[in-house]
Amino acid sequence: MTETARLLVIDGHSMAFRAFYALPVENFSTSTGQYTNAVYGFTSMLINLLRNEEPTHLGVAFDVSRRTFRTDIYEDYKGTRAKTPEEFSGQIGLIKQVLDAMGIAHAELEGFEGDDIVATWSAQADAKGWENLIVSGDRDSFQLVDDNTTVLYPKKGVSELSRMTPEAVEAKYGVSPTHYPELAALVGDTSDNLTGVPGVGPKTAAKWLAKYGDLANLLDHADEIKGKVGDSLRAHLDDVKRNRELNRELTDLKLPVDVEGLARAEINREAVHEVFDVLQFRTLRDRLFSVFPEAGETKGEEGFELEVTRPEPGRLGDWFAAHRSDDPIGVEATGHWGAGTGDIDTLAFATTSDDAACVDVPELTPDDEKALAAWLTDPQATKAMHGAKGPLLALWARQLDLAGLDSDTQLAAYLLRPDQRSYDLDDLALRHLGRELRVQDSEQVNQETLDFGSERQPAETAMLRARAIAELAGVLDGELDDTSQRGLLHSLEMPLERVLARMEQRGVAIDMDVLDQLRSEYDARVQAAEQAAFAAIGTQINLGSPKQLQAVLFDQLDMPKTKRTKSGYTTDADALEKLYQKTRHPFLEHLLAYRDTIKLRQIIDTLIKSTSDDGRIHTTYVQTVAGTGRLSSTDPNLQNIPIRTPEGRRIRDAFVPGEGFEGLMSADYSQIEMRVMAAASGDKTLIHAFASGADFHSMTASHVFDVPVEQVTPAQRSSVKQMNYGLAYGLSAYGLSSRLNVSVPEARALMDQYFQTFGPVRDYLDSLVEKARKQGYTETMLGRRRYLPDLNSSNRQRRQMAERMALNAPMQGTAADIIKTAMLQVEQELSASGLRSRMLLQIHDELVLEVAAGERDRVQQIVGDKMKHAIELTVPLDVSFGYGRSWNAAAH
DNA sequence: TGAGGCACGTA
DNA sequence: CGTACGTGCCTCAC
Repeated sequence: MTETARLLVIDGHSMAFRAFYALPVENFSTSTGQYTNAVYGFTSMLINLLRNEEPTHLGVAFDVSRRTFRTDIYEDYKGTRAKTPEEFSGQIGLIKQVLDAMGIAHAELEGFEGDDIVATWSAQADAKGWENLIVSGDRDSFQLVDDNTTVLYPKKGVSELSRMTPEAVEAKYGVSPTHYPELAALVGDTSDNLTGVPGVGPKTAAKWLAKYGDLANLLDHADEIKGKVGDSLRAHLDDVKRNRELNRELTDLKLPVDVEGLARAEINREAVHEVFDVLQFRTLRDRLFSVFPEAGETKGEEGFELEVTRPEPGRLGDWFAAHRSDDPIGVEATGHWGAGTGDIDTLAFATTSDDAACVDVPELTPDDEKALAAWLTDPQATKAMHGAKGPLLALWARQLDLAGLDSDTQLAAYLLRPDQRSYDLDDLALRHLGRELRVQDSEQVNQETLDFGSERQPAETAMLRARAIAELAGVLDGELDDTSQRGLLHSLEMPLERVLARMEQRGVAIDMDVLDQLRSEYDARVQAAEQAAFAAIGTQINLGSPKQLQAVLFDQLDMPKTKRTKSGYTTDADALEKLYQKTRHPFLEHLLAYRDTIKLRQIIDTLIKSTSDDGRIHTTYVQTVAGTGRLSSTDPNLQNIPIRTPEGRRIRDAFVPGEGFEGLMSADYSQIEMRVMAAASGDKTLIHAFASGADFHSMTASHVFDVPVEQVTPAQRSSVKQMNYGLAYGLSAYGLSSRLNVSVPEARALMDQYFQTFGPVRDYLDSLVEKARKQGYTETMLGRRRYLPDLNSSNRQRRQMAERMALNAPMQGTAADIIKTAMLQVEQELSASGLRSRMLLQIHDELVLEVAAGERDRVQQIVGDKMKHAIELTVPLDVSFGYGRSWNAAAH
């Protein structure tokens, strides 16, 4: 090595603490309740240091416990330190995880403090003549400063650091770094509970040291010092000596890793993703990878060696013929898709034995197009894709179809880890194949055969991806086998993918006149409500700004404070309603009206914008986002169209049957999750309540309150209804009380009474959490898993969150399994029966179908049959139907 | 420009 | 201090 080594050492605890106090803890927490401000600040600082200082060697030192050799000497050492804040605990562990992922060494040693480790490493570096940077928020580290050693000391927060060189120390304290600890011994340190010489500050101490040269000489001549401070010094000689003993940092510890071992290692990209996923750091991830671009792509891992063919015009069929095998061929499409359609630019194919080919679909000769169509629809020619729904829509738009799809690696990866943020192919290749998505050796790519002109880069990438897909398909299938989820992929999710593509392609017809009418109506109402609100407070503010609202409500109008949010006080509808009850201020009334109408207008605007030229809205269903197994709908989301209020429901008037169809049919499961719960718990009373077919909430209320069904009061029914719904969410007594507007003890009493009646339900719910804790995952009836590592978290908030998820996931997930199964059968049966009616939408427990004239009864028969018997439970599944000229009219 | 916070719609 | 989602707007930092 010709360049000088450059060591960077960080005092982990002191910097983590600085970060903790520099960033408001309430602004940094994950959705599971783990605080991350210290981790965030620390990591952010680390990234800056790596970028700015470019160390060749890097280590972080931590404390182990409060007890050290210093407390043995002086038991009150650091005795005045307050207890570590609860929000801080756990963050050190997370910081270590970040360090591990980044390949940064860290060390700790029982009986010693982090600064001793720092000092030891620093001394080792000094001995080798290395350049040395120390990052510490502890001024004791100044004693280590010399010409080769600089301390970076936090100036403000953790982002601005002062460079403490010998000159800087001298300028600031009037002593050289070697004498700094002597000065500190004289002055004392309240944070370490070290009493100094009363009346002596840094100025006096520096003056003395300048005069006597060093501390030893000063103490020898203590009797020469005149005045009160002299008396004071003489009275505290022992304290000073003790201080000096304690603030001397040890430089000769036996450490598990010496400075040579601190050489920078590679960043483990996959591990960084994992840790940052848990921490929900997005910006930091990007910042990190922008500092280490190579960490995002190459280094270390193996890539792929491709044998690339660019089939001659007219010879595409030959390539397919030459590559028939039992293993599926990986297929990667480029192009664009969405809103139920799309187009394909290129298709890349690859085998697990590294043969790859790529074609520009729009440029194909008629012969090749034929060969492609034949291969794509050949069920014997098996394929694997990664997220096939979009490409499938694009193929359909070209009158091409697809058969023999053997695996979808995106769906497979989702089933294996449904809580992942994304299923990027590069990450999967790394995680499951241990390979980077790159060409292993550039000379393997034959330039002559790879003549794609400007298209070369994307084509190469596409083939690499196809290659990875081909191999991943087998690996993921194996993992699904191991977890008994193979059937879920092949018999549920993959067939469903095709059904969803059909539903997206069909779209749902929109009556634009209805939307236009509603828009102008709501526009006027929004204006009116806005003006009325302004008049009530005498100023014009932005009603959509919570910040401005808070200023008006709590400062200007001095209303009672509402529940806290991260940055102030909530102005949500509930809180405003309560404020209105208290103050009767007209502003609130108008504000609420404004909120209601602007929300509706906004939804209407979105729907208008999303309507395609064919007069229909083609949503996109996402099959891989919900941790529980549910679908989601985007662009636009058709799973949250208003229904609760009469005003909102009017939007559903705009969803109509299209040309050639007579009406919309809505079919929805009633209380499906509670039926799942009843069946799974085996609670006889509950099962009977469902089997009887009577009003479920009244029935359960009659059992809970031990009165005949006819005598159940509306209040009793309503509170038990809340209870029924809350059960599957892990409702607490506190939550129930606030929903029922009763005291917590009353709510608790109701819960007790409920569980007394439905004991097996409680046992079942408890068993769900218990089983999940033991196994590490929950399971639906079809074996769909959800992993919940937080069930064993030491953080109470996180753990309880995970417990509620464990409670809910099996029920919500089983309900999702059931309706997905039903959708497959409905689609299959409608088409087998030769009916024109078709399924358009899924809203978690509801299906919406477009029904052709004369088919209503048969459709209802089929849909009812398939939905009710998608899965056999000990409780009947009940489906209710509605039919009409609009989605609203089809309400039931 | 983009991410996070807030508010709010659905099951 | 009940689960699961997606969207639009505002705000603030870059």
